[in-house]
Amino acid sequence: MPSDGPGPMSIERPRAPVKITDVATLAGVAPMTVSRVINTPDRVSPPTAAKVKAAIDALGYVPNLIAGGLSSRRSRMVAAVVPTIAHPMFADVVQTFTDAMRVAGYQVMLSLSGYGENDKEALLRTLLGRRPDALLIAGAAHTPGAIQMIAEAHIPVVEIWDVSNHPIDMLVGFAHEDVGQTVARFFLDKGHTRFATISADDPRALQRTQTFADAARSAGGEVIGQAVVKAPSTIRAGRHALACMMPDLTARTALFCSSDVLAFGAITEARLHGIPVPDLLSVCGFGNFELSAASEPAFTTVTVEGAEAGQIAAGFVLRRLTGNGPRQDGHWHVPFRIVERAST
Amino acid sequence: MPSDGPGPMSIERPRAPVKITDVATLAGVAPMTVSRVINTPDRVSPPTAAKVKAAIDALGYVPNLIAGGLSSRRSRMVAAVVPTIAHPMFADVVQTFTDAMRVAGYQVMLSLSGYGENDKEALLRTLLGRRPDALLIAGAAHTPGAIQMIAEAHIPVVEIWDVSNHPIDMLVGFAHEDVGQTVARFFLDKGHTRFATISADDPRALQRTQTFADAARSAGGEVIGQAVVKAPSTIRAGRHALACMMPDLTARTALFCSSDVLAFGAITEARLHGIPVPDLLSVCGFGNFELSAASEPAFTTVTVEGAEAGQIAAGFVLRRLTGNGPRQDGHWHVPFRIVERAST
DNA sequence: GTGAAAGCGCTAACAG
DNA sequence: CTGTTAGCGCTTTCAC
Repeated sequence: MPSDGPGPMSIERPRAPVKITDVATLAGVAPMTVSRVINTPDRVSPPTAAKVKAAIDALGYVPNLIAGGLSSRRSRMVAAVVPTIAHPMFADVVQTFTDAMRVAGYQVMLSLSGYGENDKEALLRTLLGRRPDALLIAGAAHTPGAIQMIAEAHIPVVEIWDVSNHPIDMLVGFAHEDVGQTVARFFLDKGHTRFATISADDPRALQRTQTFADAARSAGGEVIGQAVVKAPSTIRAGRHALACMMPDLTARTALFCSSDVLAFGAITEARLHGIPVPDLLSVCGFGNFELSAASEPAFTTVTVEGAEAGQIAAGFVLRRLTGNGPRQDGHWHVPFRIVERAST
Repeated sequence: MPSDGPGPMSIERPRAPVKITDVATLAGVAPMTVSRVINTPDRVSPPTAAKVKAAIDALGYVPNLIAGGLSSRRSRMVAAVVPTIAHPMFADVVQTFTDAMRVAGYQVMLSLSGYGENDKEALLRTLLGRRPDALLIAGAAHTPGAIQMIAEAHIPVVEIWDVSNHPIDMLVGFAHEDVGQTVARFFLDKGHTRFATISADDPRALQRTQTFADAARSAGGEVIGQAVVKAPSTIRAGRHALACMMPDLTARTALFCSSDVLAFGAITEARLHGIPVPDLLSVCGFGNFELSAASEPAFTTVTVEGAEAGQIAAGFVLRRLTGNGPRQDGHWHVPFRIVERAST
């Protein structure tokens, strides 16, 4: 029976969290042995381990990872920063990344930065203050201050979502320009000559739609309208943007939206006004949200393998963390492709 | 000029993270003074503070919150566990809660538990191992082991989403039964006599739809079908469920879906098959997702004030954390109401 | 207003 | 395989 509570007047049950020494005392071993049972069970004899495990259960011991982290200088935690998890690609990346890291014994600390870059530096400071073993961060446009802070943390960093020319460290993303060009090519091959875009005002979305418009123009196409709405994208914004474009919808037009949410709004509005899709208006979205596949009509979109990206990112991080493999480049272009449906 | 790097061969720039003693040395003060400048600036004379701040900036010092937490026994971090953030109510709660806590100097560590209760205990263990100062957790159905672990952490706990009869500590939620009854009442008042439900198979969703059906029956109504689909809800599942119900849709029917996503699917399928909404089929969803307001036709739904819930939860936690106010009950019923639109 | 000493709970490193 | 010693980087406590 454990003599619980070293406190001066330990009459009640121990309210202080039980610590490793309590477990050690109860099990009749040294604290270090308890630590080994938890972290490196192979290095403890089965009988000893059994005793210790019994003590752990009896006391309901929850190891203080804070103390362990301070001592070992490894927090067994990685920080992840994404603007939103509402976007399926981010959701997939984060989910897959989290799962893969968990299997390897790491916990992911998720932070949503939103689309404003205002206090991202402050966020990073608190995050890095907890000494994560690695950092997963979306977007490649960081302030100089942020970049310096990250660099000085001396931890593996994976930037996702964007392909940057000056990655801080490792990179898992795709070139948003390529998306625009690919979609333009797709429409051009179908004989389209009139084009339009609806885009959120975040840099990546703009890049996708801008490159689309440029590619369409250089192929001799006409761009009849480019609506820009405030991020985050909403159905409503898509509807409104299409409503504004309506007067120009006098001939067969190919519309590229920076998000499936906008595309759905556009299609909804078109249907309401009797604009035939895809005959008069062909629509391609981006993201392959469930909406694109399950709404009626289902619409064409660009799908990005978020799950694969998360897997790759976790692999990069773990390789660095466990020191296996050479410190290779750690760059990966996430595949994307057009999923053709009834709207084109 | 700082003599950086206490290492044996400090020829390169200091790769080791700068620590409080480095700052103290550069500023010509004791480490304790640096600590005060960071945590309790009022207790330091302005000139000293200025010197220290300069040193902090010069070295790019990022305080080690791990060490600070170990020492002070306060991590300045609270853990939040929700099944998903895909649901707008959870998203709102988390967002508002996070913002409110941030203002008070706390960081929120977000974990997604998913809908499976399989490894929630393991998740809790790692979470609590980091010694959060408080815990926000969705759902009130916890395993005994989980409840014990949480209780032994001796930290403020807020359960959200559910109203439980045996709250661990504080509670911000609503009775899902009430929702079902309210929606039933709403339909009954409109003269409906035939009812149906489509529900995800998570306990709360089932509770909402089940109570709806019960209330409808006890008022003399007929329940012609109750579809249950696997969580998480999808548009597709809603469509499929409605398709299966179609043979029974021979007379005016009121359908309650456990999620707007399902409701949207049902309405989409109905439209496809020429079933007039709301004339033959009246539909009410749950959640007030943007989809419900911006799709065409917009549909009636139940809205829950997630943002308010997050605010209240943060208030509860902070009151406990800062010791202000009495250790009062800390229970709050989140308001919900029906938003009537074109589908009913 | 500032500093010195002690220690938070754990693990690295070394002994045995 | 197990134990001992020292210390992670910070804050508490107490002294000045």
